[in-house]
Amino acid sequence: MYNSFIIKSDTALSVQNTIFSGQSFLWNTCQCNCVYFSSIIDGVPLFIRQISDFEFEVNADVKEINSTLLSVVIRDYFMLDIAVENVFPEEFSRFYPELWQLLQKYFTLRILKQDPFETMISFMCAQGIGMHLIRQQVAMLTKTYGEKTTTYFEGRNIDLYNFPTPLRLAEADPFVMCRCTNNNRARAANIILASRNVAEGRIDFEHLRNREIPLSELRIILSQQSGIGFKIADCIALFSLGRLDAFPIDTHVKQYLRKWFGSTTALRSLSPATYLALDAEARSFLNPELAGYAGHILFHCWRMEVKKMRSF
DNA sequence: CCCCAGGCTTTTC
DNA sequence: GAAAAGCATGGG
Repeated sequence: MYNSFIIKSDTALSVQNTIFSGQSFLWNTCQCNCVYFSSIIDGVPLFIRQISDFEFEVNADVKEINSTLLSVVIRDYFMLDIAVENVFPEEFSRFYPELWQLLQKYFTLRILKQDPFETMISFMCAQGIGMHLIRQQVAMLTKTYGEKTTTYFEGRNIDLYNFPTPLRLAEADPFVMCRCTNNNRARAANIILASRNVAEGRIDFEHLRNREIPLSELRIILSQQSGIGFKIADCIALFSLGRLDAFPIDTHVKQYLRKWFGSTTALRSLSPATYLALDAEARSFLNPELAGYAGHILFHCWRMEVKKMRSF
């Protein structure tokens, strides 16, 4: 029932978890051929594993989707047309030779192009808490409100949950949802309100995909939503709207801007003004059009090499 | 006990 | 305006 397809890339690949969904699981870098990556893309359950530095094996129900279309979907999902080794400016290696060496093993990292609504809700759960709590929240949201798909693959039953629709979350009881949001009532209320705004068209992600919209304007539009600031707005732009120029600044980014690039601005508290100042600084030594992609490589490298976080 | 974790909102100076 | 407090929980 499941057929497998090989998706090839002209550059080496690895995936870092850019999402916290209950459907999507982490691949660390340099862990080929051992971890499955299961997801639901366009409503179709997929099982993916890396079989070499350059190839993914994708398993999907062929009755649901044909292989040619699947190949296109996967290419888009992993953004295989982006050559990761070119995201840093030419002179970067000369200015930061030690850092450049440290970064080498992270150039296989891929950013996934994810669903905007799922990305918005997931990052709304990611405020000032650890990764495991973030993943727990999103997993509970999908399990409580998502549609269950049970599928048999390689000898066992696997339950996957579609990420809940905007309408489903819009109609949720805040007291019930509260259990999914780390008991944070304000967060649950914000998620319900944001879901309602998406369901009723006041937030239109298809419109926001328009590349003509300047990043600064996109950031303003999204951050008008209660519970979304500049950082989450940039995350939505980078991870789901194809805006590789968006450069989300969180506590880790602030730390490496201080340590690796000597930013004194990074000593100040992360107010909106500080955020914009750091954003401008980062663009001065990164390629502005791909600042977010470069930033994500730096982010991952910082957490692994300096903070010594061994998992997510 | 402390501080920190993929922040944002509200309050206070 | 720019800091601090409050939100919530878990781990070091």
